[in-house]
Amino acid sequence: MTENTHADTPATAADENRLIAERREKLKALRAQGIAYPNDFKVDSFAGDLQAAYEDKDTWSAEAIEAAPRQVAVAGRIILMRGQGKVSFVQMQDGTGRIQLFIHQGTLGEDAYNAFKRWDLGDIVGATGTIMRTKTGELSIKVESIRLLTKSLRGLPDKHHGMADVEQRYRQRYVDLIVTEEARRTFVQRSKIVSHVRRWLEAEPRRFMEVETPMMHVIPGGATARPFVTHHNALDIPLFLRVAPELYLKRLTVGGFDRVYEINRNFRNEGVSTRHNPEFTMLELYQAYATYHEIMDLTEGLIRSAAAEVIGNTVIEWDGATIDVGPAFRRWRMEDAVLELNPEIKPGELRDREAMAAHAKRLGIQVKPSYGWGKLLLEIFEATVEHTLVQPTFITDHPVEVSPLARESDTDKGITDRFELFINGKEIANGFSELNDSEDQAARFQAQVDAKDAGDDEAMHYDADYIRALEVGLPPTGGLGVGIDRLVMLLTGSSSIRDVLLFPTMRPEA
RNA sequence: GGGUCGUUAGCUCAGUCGGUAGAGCAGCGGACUUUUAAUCCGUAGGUCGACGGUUCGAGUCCGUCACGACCCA
Repeated sequence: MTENTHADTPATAADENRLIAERREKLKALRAQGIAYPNDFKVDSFAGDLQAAYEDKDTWSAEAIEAAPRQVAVAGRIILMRGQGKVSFVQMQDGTGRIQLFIHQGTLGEDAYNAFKRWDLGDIVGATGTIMRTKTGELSIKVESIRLLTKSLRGLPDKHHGMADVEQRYRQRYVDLIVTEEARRTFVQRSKIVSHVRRWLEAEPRRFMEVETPMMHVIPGGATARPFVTHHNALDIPLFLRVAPELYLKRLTVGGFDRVYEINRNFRNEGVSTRHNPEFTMLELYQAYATYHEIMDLTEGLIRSAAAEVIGNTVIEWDGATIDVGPAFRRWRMEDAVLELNPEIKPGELRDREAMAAHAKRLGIQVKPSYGWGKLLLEIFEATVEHTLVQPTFITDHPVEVSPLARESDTDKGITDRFELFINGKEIANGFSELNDSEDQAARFQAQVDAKDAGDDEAMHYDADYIRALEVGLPPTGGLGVGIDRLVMLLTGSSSIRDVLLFPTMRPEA
């Protein structure tokens, strides 16, 4: 057998080990034969398609398959090998699924079979042969030729325990996707959900148009959140990664694109948790001549159709709760919800700043002098109501104080035409009738600037160009924001946002 | 930011009362012509996250730090 010559094996990584060194020796031998990284293998079939085509074992018995011979060329990664002397079984995985390769020395020839025997788990191979069914009924490819297309230098994780360390699963997602079927399925689902959302929004009668607006803002706006800052060298100005696309999308509605949406990343300079990632994906849409009631209808329809068409069921298990997005979502005014779950608060106290401050203190909420009754109402809502909202619930009619971009109610001053959707205690969506009164918006911006001056570093900036756009005229418009990551969490039953982000933000490796 | 838990072979994990580091898988050598986590025989593989302390002696006890998970703010 081959002699080990470790002395001239280059170490390329700190975690280089003996197993890698052994594989490097095999790669060296392949290089010497001039067949290390071939690039001319042509694939004509895929594992998942073949499994589906021959799924019916009665129609496609071993004899029936033999009577209708089919020649295929497949390629993928070796994830399991069972050698048995002069015959071997290989589980090969491609982008669509897995299929067994039946490798017989007599069919392949002795030299080719011996070469194959030196390959490792994780190697990527290309094989040609005919479809067959083995004695035990497993669909297989009787291999006539097989080539090593890419040598894998690193072993795969334990074949039955997989990758248990979640940190490694996030850091080395490329390995996680090879060995964790559930992870692969979640990201396939995510792709289908996003694709469905686009098709559904663009279909009749909705006819939304997808647009792309700046990710780098001169003035960060559209949400109360701390931004990331960067610097543009040529212009010598600071630029802010966007916290929301809202103000640009509404500029487009001013411009006459009166049904627009954008699905893209937002960036907020905040902590990392099972519900938060510094960059996250948001759907925002704006529909002229719609009110927040119609936007609630649209939100419901969007989520219901995504569940039905992508998951195939409107009933979803999520973190121990059984959630049904099939029936109409409850719509509950924020003040009513707070009153119902806080019997100590009397209706007359809701808009009394001092009474609400006393209730907030009783609940252990830190009350800042700048808080008005609106902010206190929101704080009490978050402390006492939010976590109880398991089935889909629209909380509506938020205070003006905490809704700087939403239209004030015509009938109830101090309250906006706004809603937030909660499912299983998590905020999934936020929408409102847009504030299109430029003078009101100017006053709201000024209030935010005053709050910022008073030390609130999440408060908004004054965006004079946005006011100019409103002065040109924003039609009456309804808007919506949906956290796509959280929607995917719901629809895939994932309990951490990191399970639906391919590469979640992590501290750099030590 | 606070609390709890974790970090041991390439992977998954044991490690008792502080006394010379263990298993399965993967690897390597061998047997095996229909396996399904194949099986069987043999074999090699360790900076016990890092640093410091206690001790005759530390994977184990104490402290600090790093990274991660979960919960709370």
